[in-house]
Amino acid sequence: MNDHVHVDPAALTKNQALVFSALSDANGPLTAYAILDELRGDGFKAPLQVYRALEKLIEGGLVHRLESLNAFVACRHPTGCSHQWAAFAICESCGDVKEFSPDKAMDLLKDWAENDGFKLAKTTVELRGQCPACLAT
Amino acid sequence: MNDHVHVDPAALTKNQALVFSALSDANGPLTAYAILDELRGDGFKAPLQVYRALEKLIEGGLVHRLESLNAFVACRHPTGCSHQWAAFAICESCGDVKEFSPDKAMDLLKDWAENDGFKLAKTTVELRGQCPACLAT
DNA sequence: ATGGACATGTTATAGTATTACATCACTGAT
DNA sequence: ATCAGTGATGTAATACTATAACATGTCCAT
Ligand SMILES: [Zn+2]
Ligand SMILES: [Zn+2]
Ligand SMILES: [Zn+2]
Ligand SMILES: [Zn+2]
Repeated sequence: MNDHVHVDPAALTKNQALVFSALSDANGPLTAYAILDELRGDGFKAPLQVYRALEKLIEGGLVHRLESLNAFVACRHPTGCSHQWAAFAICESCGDVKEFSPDKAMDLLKDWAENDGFKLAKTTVELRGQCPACLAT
Repeated sequence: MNDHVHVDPAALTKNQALVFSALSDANGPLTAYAILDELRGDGFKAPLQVYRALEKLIEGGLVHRLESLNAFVACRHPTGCSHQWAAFAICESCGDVKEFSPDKAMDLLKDWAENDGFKLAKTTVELRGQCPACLAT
């Protein structure tokens, strides 16, 4: 079920480590070009350097892509979580993103797929709305 | 709960009707630029004509945006479905897209949001994998 | 040392979406 | 009839996101 293996961060290549570090330092999602700008001081010059690193980081379960933002975020989960079943709540006011694992809802989606004969590889679940902090203001 | 109101297709403007017709005639999702190419014979010349029409059609609940494809699809549901809670199964082999309404799973996501104090406006739920037809080959 | 696998560098290009500004059509009030 | 307000449209330019193509480098196993 969990066929994404968490990669030992120590095993990352130089570019992968730089991109992961940029995402980890950010307090929210970054676009690929924002990452590029962060890393120009480290010698990055072309978007492909970022996209190639992101591809590996996503494969390794260290980073998620947020489809509805065209942006990327470092996984905050402990090693071993099931990345292809993660979900995100995205605040449309402040941009804050919270990752969570709606296991029950995912099980129901898996059930739907099974009943339909659809071989499920991964899901994209992104909630849009307003976070508690923004609602409180 | 259902704050998206289905628009009377007869009330569409000329451009909106053309875009909706292009999407309805297609047997799957189309990108904005694919729609533009479809409609050049009808006088369309710029992407903005497509994007503006899509915006209204999505507001009216006649069209869905598929975030993980950067593409758009006509809603096949009967009038009155809850568009902000629709889900899609996308075949990565043939590109087929099936819309469905996983009400139970959505209820669980709504519950999660409520417990977290997150004011949920809409969800993006997109399943990726292989459809029954492609699995059969 | 040689070949293979993989990471990287660099340039160019493709694909997606929005900004800015001008114009037009309709409606309602004067 | 004129005018103002609203919303739709036309057009050009630009911004943003992602990949193709090809050259080079690095490391390890043979
Ligand atoms: Zn995660
Ligand atoms: Zn917020
Ligand atoms: Zn629908
Ligand atoms: Zn298929």
